[in-house]
Amino acid sequence: MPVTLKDIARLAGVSTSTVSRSLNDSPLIPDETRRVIQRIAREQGFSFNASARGLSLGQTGTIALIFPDYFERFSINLFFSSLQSHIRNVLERAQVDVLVAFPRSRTTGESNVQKLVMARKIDGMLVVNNEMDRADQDCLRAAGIPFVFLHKHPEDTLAPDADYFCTDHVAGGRLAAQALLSSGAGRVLLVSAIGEEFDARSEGFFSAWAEAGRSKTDIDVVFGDCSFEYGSGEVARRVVQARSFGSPYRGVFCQTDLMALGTLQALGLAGVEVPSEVRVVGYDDIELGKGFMPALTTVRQPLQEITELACHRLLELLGGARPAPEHRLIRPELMLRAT
Amino acid sequence: MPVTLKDIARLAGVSTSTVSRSLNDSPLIPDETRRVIQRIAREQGFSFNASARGLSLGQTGTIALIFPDYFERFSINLFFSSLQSHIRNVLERAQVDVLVAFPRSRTTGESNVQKLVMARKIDGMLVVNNEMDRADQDCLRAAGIPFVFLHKHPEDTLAPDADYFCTDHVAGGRLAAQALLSSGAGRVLLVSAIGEEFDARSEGFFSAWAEAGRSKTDIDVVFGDCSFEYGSGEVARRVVQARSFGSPYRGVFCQTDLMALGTLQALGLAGVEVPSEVRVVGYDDIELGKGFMPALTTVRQPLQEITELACHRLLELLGGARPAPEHRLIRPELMLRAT
DNA sequence: ACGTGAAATGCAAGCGATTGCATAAACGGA
DNA sequence: TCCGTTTATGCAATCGCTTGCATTTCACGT
Repeated sequence: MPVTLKDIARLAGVSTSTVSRSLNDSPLIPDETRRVIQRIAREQGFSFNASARGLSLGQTGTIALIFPDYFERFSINLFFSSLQSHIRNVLERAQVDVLVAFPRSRTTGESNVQKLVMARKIDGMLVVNNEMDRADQDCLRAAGIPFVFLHKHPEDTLAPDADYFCTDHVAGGRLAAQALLSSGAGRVLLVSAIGEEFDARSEGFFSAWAEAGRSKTDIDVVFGDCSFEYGSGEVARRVVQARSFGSPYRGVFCQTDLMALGTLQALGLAGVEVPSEVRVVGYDDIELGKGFMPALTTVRQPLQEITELACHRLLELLGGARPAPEHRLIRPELMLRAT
Repeated sequence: MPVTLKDIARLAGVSTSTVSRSLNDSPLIPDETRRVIQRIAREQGFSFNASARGLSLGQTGTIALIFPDYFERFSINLFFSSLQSHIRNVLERAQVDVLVAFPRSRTTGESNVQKLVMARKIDGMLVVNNEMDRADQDCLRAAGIPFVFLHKHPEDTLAPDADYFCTDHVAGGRLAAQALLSSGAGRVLLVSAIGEEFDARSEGFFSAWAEAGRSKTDIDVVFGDCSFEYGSGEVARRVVQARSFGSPYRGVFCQTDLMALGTLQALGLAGVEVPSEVRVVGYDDIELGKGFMPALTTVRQPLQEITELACHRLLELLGGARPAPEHRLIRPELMLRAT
């Protein structure tokens, strides 16, 4: 039988109001009483019943973490699990529990967002690398449930009044360009992918390139699928072919580490020297890149910073603050390693 | 303002009891009434308030997913995120939400398990690759909250009366041995790691080896840290050295794919031919292994099966069933690829 | 000694559902 | 026509906690 407020009240010979106030550190209760009651509660192993408290208070102490539908796609995977760890680390300190959910049901297609909101199962929402349709957003707003986008480029059309915390991908693209520019003249291959964040990286790359006085015609662009295989297959093939046709690439910027690592491996086996013949720069800074041979030069996404900012903002909002919405782009860092 | 039972009742001109019964498909309500009320509820966008329902029913429609503390260690990472996806897929169908938590607070060291249980925030618990101390288990049992271990070898001493669903690592070790045995005579290197599951794999390997009439003296054992680097460093070095000293290994069984891939890469660069000179077998079947060059032969952990079994068992328990506890070992599968 | 304000505590009404029990309506049989 | 069932519905208590307001107690100033 779980211990309730009433039990503690009986044991302490006071009313449940007093117990409630004591355990909630209300200033109405004198210290002495509070101490006694807290001791009794501790001895009895009392915990608040979350449902009861939720019902009474209108909040649950839980937030939802919405991951993209393609969460389990490997390339994104290795990325999001560390994101999740960071998030839980921050929120745990604030005593907030984390519910994970897909944006919509895999089977019925119903919106999980709306379901959670309508059931008042959560107080807030952290949306990772995902958009949210109008209906979902309206639902959240109508219910007054705060939400923060994280690791998602703000698209002004969709939710200009929401908070966004994202890597500054334009800056990231510039960093990659700088890494390649330093290796001197020559053509480079830019391996992008589908998505606004990739466009932003390309944009940064192009502009830094132009600012260095280099011609855009030196840049070839292809669009990959973010996989290791695309790197070891298509990308490496192009590099090798270009070399044998006498117009070698001096650098490759793969917009995900996985593609970069694939490229690296295939080039290694094909006998193409990295970085002396061609430099390779990745993006993300996944763990694996450090241990790879040669160690991958890459643009580190400031995951920890992003999650901390997003979580703190969400906590602020949960606390009732209504600050002006923020579209914060956090500068990534160039991890200059062997390639 | 959220819509409540009372609102629907007023609109329909009936009592809240009738509405509650209608929406819960009670047989007490005639079909016609039920339909009308359900329609109204739908029109009004009604949802049950989870807290109220939880308080009244004594259950929350949420389970906790407990991941190990070392969750974010990369080697485990790529593994657990797909686990999580599978779990959510299964539970979503049963309308059960998933709360993720570390077994204990990173900062205070308090048991999150106990906290969740005492607060009655969850109805059940799925424990991934983790032990649970006596106190936690006692707490769960006292509260009558069912829990299932998954992807964890049952240790009879700890919770013989709990359910376990785990890869049959002994069988996995045997599969690896078979893959290596087929390449004929010669010494092999067994790269293990710390943990009972690794011991089980070794055990299986040894016994299959012996059954094939081969001598145990052909097997060298080392203990790695499951990382790519350990493979590309220590393991590859040993293989190359052994070769140059005239007693080459004919096979390597790395008990995690990451170590195997590291090994593969370093051997590739060192010019050791795989599989003609030496075979390499991994364990886990991570996505990356398929795309690697050459594609890694490995033992696939039946993650999907494991999670489905565990989830279904938990759902059963949540439903009130009290079947005999099960220690189920699921047979892994040999993924015979290039190495 | 008494009125007054502050401090401590309790009462009881919610919060939004569920559900045992009571009641009302409808129906069928004699 | 009347009674006993069956069927449909409602009343009100309950789940555990919070909190506005009322009440009690006490110290203090006059």
